[in-house]
Amino acid sequence: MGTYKLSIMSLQNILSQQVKQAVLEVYKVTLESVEFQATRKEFAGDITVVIFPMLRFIKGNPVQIGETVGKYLVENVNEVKNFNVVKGFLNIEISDAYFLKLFNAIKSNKDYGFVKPNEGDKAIMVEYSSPNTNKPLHLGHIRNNLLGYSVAEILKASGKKVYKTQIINDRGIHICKSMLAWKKFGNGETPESTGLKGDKLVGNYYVKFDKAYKKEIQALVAKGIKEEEAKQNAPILLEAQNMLRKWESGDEEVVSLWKTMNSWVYKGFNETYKNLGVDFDVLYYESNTYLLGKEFITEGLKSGVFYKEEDGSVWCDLTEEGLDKKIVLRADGTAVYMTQDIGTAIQRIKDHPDVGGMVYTVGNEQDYHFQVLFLILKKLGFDWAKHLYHLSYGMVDLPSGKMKSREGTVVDADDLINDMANTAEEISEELGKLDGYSNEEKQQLYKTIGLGALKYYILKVDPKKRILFNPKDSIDFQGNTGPFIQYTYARIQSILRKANLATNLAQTTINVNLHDKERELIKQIQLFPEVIQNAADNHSPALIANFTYDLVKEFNSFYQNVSILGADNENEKLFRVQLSYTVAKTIKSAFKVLGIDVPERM
RNA sequence: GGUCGCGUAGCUCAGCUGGAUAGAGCAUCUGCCUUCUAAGCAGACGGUCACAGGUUCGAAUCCUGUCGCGAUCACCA
Repeated sequence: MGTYKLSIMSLQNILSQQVKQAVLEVYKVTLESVEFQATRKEFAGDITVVIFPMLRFIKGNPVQIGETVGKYLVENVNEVKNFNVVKGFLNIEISDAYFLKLFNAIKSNKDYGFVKPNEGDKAIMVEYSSPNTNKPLHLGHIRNNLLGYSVAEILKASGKKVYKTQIINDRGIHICKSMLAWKKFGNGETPESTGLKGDKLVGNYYVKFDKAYKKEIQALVAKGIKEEEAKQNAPILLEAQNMLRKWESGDEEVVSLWKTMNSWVYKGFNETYKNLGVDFDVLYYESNTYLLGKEFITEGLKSGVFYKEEDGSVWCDLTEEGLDKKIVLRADGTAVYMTQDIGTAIQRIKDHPDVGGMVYTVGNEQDYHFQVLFLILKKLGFDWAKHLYHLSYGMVDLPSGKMKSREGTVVDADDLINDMANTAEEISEELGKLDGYSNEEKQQLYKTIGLGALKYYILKVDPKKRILFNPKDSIDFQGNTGPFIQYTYARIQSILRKANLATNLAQTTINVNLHDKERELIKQIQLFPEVIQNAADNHSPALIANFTYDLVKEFNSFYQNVSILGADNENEKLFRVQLSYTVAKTIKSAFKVLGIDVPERM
């Protein structure tokens, strides 16, 4: 059972050897490996040896084998206090002394769970966000940003050097649509003149374009033109396409407007990123990269990775790999999406020679694209191509279906962040525990809690699963939620303030008879380093969230059932305070890689 | 139609590199604030793990097929 085997690493090594030794001595059989798992709660014990796999090598009754091995362990291993056998499961009880030793080591390790990168190790570049610049960020982007940011932080914590990046889709027909609508209907509006965030302003014109476009289509259809044709020939669309051509040829007026409107958008985006608490180390702009890749197409043609059709278009035949043929250059010699992505990938490695792999945080609608991209880069012979990973995540859908910017059916990122903070404020006011906090401190706290709820809500689910978001059912603040975990952290801080820990944190605690809840807590905390590595390997913040929730649940049970400051003696009290401190430290570290802050009070 | 992903309690999700009686939260119901923060704790209720086969000592987990949902299969990005 359980995601993580209870692997008190050194202990598991010892037990593994001793179990093998026992089997060798008694049954004259050499085992290759021993299977461990965490002991289920309803049985006594801390770690369990599964006997069944041994039956392949030892003829006998699993219960008897368990008894024999158990006895041997109690006699030969200091750390083993007791054992019991249920069916084919040998449950082993570990001595308190061992857990205390373990605890003291964890307690004094400031960066517990985090690994420092080795000099000379290859770095990983993590791409996320990568928005179009014609509209504001919405809930879909939030999932992307939170996932990308968190995976980057998890990789860092696991010992990798990481660059966070994005490719900003700042050119193309979409931004021309906003530009054209602004020119036609904008009357010179600016973010300053309207008081609107720049990305919102530009987004409004994208919607206005779409409305005008649809009206024109209707008018054409009314004149008897087929809808297909009307869609292609609506004057405003032709005008936008013309604008794109002008942009590509460097038309001064168009380029200038493009720069202006994009700069509005960037200002707005940066505000949203700041509110979300995400950041980037390197930025790439599509306007700088969309022509890259062509020269590699030429090289690929020479080496036979690509071939040319009669009309001059260039293709990659991936049928042998079970995929289709993919175009990499149009007949007129212009670049497609794939061309650009090939070029950008290569450029990134050129710019950052220490990078040995990349993670692309992009929705699962592009699964096929990335499968093809990675395959082509491999065929082109880049050795880093085998370390490319598409962090594919499910769409965030509404009960009404897909979010569509043009139709205004999106959950706006800024609005949602504000709503969450407002909800946090309402709840906090009601509970009234913030006496002595200044208004500013309160506002900061509401933001922390609101964002905590939002981020945890998104990150706790497996990335590849799609999320159905119902704006009417607001995100919870109770149960398996961010605020629940933050609350536990704040509770511990309250205890630490009262306990005056600073003076005796360093003191080593020994000679404590562990309460069951205390032992369970140490067992859970000791999983953290392994969870970080596992989350990094699987690119899954959800694993961190689940671990943290389990830890917090365990702590709350301890807190409610065992008096910490009212312990029977000073030694016990000191241990419980130190244990609480260590739990808080672990919560904070876990939430740090999720990008969630923890409050001192709430 | 081909390919990929998903399908676990009324709802939202864990568990999926095979192991004990499938776990949480929300909702519903019962207790617990004169004692460290009740955004909490203790408990009750709730399941043919989509369905059908197979692999084996053992399958929610692996394999095959069926059904349902989603995505994708552009000289769009």
